[in-house]
Amino acid sequence: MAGLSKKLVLIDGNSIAYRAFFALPLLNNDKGIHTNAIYGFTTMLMKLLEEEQPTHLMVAFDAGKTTFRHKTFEDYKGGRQKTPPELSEQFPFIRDLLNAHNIKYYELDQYEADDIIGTLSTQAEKDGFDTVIISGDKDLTQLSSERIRVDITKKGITDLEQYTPAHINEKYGLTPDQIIDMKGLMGDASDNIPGVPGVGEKTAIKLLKQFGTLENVLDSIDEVSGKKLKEKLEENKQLAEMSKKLATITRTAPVEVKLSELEKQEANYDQLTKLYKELGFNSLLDKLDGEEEEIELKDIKWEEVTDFTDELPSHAELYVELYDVNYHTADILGIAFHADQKTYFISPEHAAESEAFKKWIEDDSKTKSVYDAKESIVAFDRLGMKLQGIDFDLLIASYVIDASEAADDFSSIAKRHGADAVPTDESVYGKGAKKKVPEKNELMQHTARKAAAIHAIKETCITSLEKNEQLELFEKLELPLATVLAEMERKGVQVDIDRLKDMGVELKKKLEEIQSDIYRIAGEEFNINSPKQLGVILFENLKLPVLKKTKTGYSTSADVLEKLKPEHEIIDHILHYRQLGKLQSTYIEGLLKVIHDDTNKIHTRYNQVLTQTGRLSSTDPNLQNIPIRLEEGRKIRQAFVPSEKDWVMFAADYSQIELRVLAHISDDEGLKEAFHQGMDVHTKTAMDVFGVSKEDVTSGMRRHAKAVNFGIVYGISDYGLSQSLDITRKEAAEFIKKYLDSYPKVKEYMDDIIHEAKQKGYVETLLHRRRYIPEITSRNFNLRGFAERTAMNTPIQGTAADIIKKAMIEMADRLKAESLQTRMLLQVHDELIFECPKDEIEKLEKIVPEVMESAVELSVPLKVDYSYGNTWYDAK
DNA sequence: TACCGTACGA
DNA sequence: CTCGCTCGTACGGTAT
Repeated sequence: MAGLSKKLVLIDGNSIAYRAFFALPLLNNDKGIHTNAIYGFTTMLMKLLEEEQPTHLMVAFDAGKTTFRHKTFEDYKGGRQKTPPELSEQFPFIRDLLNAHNIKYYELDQYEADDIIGTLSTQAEKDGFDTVIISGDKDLTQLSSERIRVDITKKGITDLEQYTPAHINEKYGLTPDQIIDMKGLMGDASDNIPGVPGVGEKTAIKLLKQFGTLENVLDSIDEVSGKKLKEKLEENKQLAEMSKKLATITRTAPVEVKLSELEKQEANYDQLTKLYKELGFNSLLDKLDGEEEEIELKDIKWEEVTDFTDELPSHAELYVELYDVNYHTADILGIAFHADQKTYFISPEHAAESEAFKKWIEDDSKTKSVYDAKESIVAFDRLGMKLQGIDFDLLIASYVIDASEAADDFSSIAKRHGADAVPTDESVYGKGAKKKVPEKNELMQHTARKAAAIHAIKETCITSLEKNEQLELFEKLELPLATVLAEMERKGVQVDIDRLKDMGVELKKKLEEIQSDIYRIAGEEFNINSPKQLGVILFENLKLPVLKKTKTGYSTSADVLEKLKPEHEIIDHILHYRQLGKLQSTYIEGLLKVIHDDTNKIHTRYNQVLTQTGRLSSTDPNLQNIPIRLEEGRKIRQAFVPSEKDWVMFAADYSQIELRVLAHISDDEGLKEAFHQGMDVHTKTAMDVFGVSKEDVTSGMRRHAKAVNFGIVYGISDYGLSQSLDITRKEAAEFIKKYLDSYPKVKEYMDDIIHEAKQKGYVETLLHRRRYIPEITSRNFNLRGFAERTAMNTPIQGTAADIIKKAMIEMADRLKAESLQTRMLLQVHDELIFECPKDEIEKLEKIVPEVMESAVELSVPLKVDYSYGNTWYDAK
């Protein structure tokens, strides 16, 4: 646009990354990637965007090792330290960062970033731009002119010194052009440019003030004062000329980028958010949220209805707005639905009073598209309506399409699929102590927007699902499962409060005893729950050997303490204290907190859209990690009881489902044989790996075999196995090799799946659940290793998850079809827990294994074990 | 309020 | 020679 000033910023990418790397401490994120250069680069970028407000922007990188300068001087940049691996691993992320910002970057074979910058800034000057160059390398100051400013990092990365021709004159008494002559005379140690020996900055400047250019100096050596200096100049004429040539930045590099292509674009906030999360840049994430809120949102049209005289639509997008994430207890604020290009709002009170509305909600021929079917079903159930006819769920669709995109709120999901007009809940309600319901118009507006957004996005999602062959997974598995889960959650599981409280009292007594024992042995009182204080007692006062350290100090984890047991009598007491403390705080006090007073029931929430493998997770409380391994903890299960008199708890679990899935996927004869013959798979593995007969398998051999089996499922590494069996890495590696030799097709599977992940970028489960694994091509050892294990594990764990989900849907149908009173209550990854009247036990013993075992057909049989009893504890 | 270390489950 | 086996949730302590 003519008349408006254009401002170009050019960044010397390598130089800034180096500066950031050395200026900041070596930060780590949770995946073990170093992030200090990325972080520094980002903060520099943010500051720059804010302060300079560029209209055009580009980052230049150095290409490869050799440049045209090496033809002039082989040793150019010789003697330089190799780039530390901790830095080079960060470069790909810096490029990701620039991509997310929609900032162009460029590198050119045989040229350095300097030359790209020199060429572009010269062009820009002709085209009427103002240009700012950012670098850590003072060489660049030679480019300075009336319209080109060169900013050089001073200390740190955001403290810049601005080099204009005036500043250069003030500082050196030279013009920008003379900077090259200066380098020619004095050289540059960091680039290994020789210069004239014995000539430093002072002498160079003096000479240039007198003669103007290097050439003039060399032509007029006679006039130079000082005998020694004359000699040096005379002897090193050629060296000086070559040095000048090396230091000269070319302004005519064959750069193919046009300035018009460098126009500053809006950042891709979704990508940025994802990247910042991955890197653990939480402070920057907060800033991002701030920026996003500034986007103006168009008001949408909606009207409030209080009663229904007109007929309700045959299809609508429906949304229920709640005040809290826990939909079992949250206030229901309002309901919106979108139909025939209009959006309506209805208050929960009016909804509950309207017979017509209730009829419509419950009519399964009137289809509804929702966001979070499970939440909606529960909310309507609380209003006394049975929501039916759900044909689409935005949250679940989004999860099925890509589970890695964090499903935190409606706004971000809508935006990801192209509907950017929904503000975040946080911006409408506020957060923390300031959270409150907004005035009614704003509330109605917000609720209506969501219903309208579902409508806007639905088709795109369906198209994606179809394209990925996931429509069946979505419609036939996840969507019906939401209803099943809603029923399970809503029913809840009964808890024997008195039993729990009694256990609490007993635990408290024991804890006090152990505590005083520990204080007595330690000779002082301290907080046993504080790893820091405990560390001081164990490793400083008692001088126990330090076997492992954490980021913050000594490790006092169970596996460390286990090894310290023989060293001191206090260890046993601490382990016991930890064990009981965990029971008390998490399982006694924690569970008591979430029991609903009126019913004595617990209503967990299953998160259906969280795990990357397709499993469910459970919160508030987590009922998928109730103790079982140790008897003392297992007793907690005695508090989980049937909710009706004379009923029992009935539990059924898949036996070795993951190994069976592995046997199926890999099609390994040896492994399949174990299951076809109904053998104990770990014993069979021990026989195959150690080459012994069944009778000769010792318990030690079986234990090792079992650990290898688990390891294989998890995506094994010799280190991991060595840890779990407490053997050396070498021994572990030998086990793994023996295992893979015994089951060659398992090895083939492991190799193939990694290859496939590299090819396609994702892996799949039996029912087409996908997990994208971009890190599989990473040059970073850590990331790639992690990705490879993910590729191996996800199809196994995910297929097992698919299977039990399918079984749950069929189980719910079957119970209904047979008009049984039995209720499915809980799912714990490979087991289902029911409560049932005693006279239905016999039927369940037949139906449950039948349904679960036939959920899918694999090349090995599925096997289900079951039992029942008066409490969950007794159903073992 | 957010993170860390620890510990529970499959 | 890196540095480490899958997926989760919840607690108390501690730093901010």
